[in-house]
Amino acid sequence: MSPDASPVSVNTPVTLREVAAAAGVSVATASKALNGQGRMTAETRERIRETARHLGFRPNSLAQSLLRKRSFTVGLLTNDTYGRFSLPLMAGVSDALVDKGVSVFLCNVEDDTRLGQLHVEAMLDKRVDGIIATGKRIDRHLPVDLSNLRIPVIYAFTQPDAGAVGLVSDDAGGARLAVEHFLRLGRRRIAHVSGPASFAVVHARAEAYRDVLKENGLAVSEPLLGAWSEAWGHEAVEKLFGSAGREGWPDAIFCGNDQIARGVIDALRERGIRVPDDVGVIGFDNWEIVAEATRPPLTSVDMNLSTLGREAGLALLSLVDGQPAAPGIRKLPCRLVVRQSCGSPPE
Amino acid sequence: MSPDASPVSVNTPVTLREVAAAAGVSVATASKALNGQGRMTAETRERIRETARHLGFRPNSLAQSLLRKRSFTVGLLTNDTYGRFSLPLMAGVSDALVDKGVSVFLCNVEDDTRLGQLHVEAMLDKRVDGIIATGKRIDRHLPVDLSNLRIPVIYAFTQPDAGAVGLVSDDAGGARLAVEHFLRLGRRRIAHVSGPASFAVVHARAEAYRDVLKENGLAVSEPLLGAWSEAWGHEAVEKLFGSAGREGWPDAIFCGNDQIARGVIDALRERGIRVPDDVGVIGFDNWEIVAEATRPPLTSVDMNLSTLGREAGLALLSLVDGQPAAPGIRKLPCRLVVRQSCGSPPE
DNA sequence: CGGCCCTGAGAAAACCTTTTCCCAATCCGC
DNA sequence: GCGGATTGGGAAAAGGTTTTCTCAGGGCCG
Repeated sequence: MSPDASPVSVNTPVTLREVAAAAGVSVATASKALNGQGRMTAETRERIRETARHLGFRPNSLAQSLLRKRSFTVGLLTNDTYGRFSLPLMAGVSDALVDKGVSVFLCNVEDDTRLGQLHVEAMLDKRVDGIIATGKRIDRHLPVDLSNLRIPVIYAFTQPDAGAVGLVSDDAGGARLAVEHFLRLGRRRIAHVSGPASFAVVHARAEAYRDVLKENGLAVSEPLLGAWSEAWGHEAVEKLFGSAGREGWPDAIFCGNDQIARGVIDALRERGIRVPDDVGVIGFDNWEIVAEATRPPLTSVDMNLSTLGREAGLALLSLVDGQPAAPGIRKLPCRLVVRQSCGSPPE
Repeated sequence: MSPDASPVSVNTPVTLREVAAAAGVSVATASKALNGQGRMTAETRERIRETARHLGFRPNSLAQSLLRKRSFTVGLLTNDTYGRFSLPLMAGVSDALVDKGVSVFLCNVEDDTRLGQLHVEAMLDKRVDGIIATGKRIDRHLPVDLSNLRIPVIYAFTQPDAGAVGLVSDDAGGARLAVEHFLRLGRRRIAHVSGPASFAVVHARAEAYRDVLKENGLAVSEPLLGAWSEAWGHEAVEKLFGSAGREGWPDAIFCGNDQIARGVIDALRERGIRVPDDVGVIGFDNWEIVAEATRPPLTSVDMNLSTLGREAGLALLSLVDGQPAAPGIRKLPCRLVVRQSCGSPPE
């Protein structure tokens, strides 16, 4: 009577037992038919498969996981509430894992040890195959101890525990990209405005900045360290362009993040200094929503977080599969996204 | 020999069988002891519990789920890649569920039907107890059909399917908060600059804006619709303050989001118009990173997404528990976060 | 024609926990 | 001291799948 004999969504999931019954075989045979295991006539196999398809059979992952001791599930732990860094990373992780049938539990632990403990225990109880730890800065630990977990852990964009596998962006390399881009464009008086000295990346980037300038025989002006904010960008422009005579002004500013760069660009405009004609500006993070709203749109260093996430996902998977991985920190290259805040190279 | 007899992290999880053996009882008794079921001497119960604690026993969720037909797992489906709306919502969901032992699979399906299908099937295979669908705008469906799923679905901040349960922010109410705030401060010539006409929220907010003004016998100027960008904010200021004589200028601007507001504030400053002295500005979304960076910091309508998420989580849970829920869309109130872009009320 | 091997398929254990019955022993009142 | 109720605890099934072992039958070689 039913108008269609196609797979209908019944009220309760169809089990292997039902498939087997419908196909007139045992569950063992049915299982083997669907998994390509065991020996049987091609005809039997196909008949079972057809039955399964028709019934809309989907194996119960819970039962499979229980038996195989693999849940095809991983946990992503973060303390990056706004997801500025975690979400691109998560996208990469998810992308790497989705077609292997692995799903991701996302847990934000804020900076709360108790919450972290709670989430980690929930994950362990759910028998996740592994955990990826990530955060909002690479020189701080998550507020939770993952060091004796009996499941693999990968640290991505957060400080790894000793002896663990960590993936981070190559901040020095990213800074290098920025400064060398300025050089190629003929800029020579390059300033660096960055975040608080308490961040390791601030020093990594500043050092690369110095290195590149020295390698090219150029004067190094001391990086200006402040906050990760627009306001600090304004202040820094004040410092850079306030006192010195025009000839002492920089013709390029490499900023520690996009918000600083935004502040810098706005402050320059307010002073009547043209970007990119008088001064080129490069940001860091390539936070599109900011970089595309600056006037002009901001050239910025992208940390390739999504790639980082994908690599982390793949690394975790190979760890889960029992392949040993060399502990230590692996740095992944950044890339420069060129927009309009640096001008064109001289003809 | 071992220096400590405290629970050590062994290589393989300890099972109930092991606890039972160690305590000299059957698994049945052990199970009942730990769950507070069955009858036994208080002493036996405590001994088993102590054994379990000492061994670091944690029940295998997979086995429990298989039996109880509840996985204590839900899926959060979104197409909001940057998580601007999804993440606060996720935080609320997670917060509502974590201490009930429920974990959340986060899946970003972009706008890709194939990807959506893939993720939904993965979730169903993993036997999630329910799904929360969310997105980046409330008048569009996710690119995936969740209407015949045999598990409960809650739509939060996305367009629900017919007959489903949906939770959204009360945009009209939020707009009302903003305009009434202006009125309380003595502002009378209130303009509205919003996003594209293709968004339902644009109309909802605009209508509330008109209503409040009419209710107060004030002139309604037609809302200016454009884009959700800073650039449009600039343009709108041009339109509002470009031609008319000074006496025709608004003394307040209610903006459709914080980025527009940011553009408006910047454009006003560039024209030498003071905020909040000459013109008050209110944004929408309360995107802190933007609202706090404007000069002055932006008063903005917060959609309480985290509350929305918590409500969605609780609603899903009660659905999972079999409590029927009234289908239809429930609107949750917004709140106004007052910063410095509107000034103080007249004494 | 007999023994051996191969083929196709099923029975059953295993994964880990919960829960329903069931049983033996103890206790109570009479 | 005896019948019945209660108490403390165990055996076993269930949940859905995978995998190993086993087995019956048929073909082939000698």
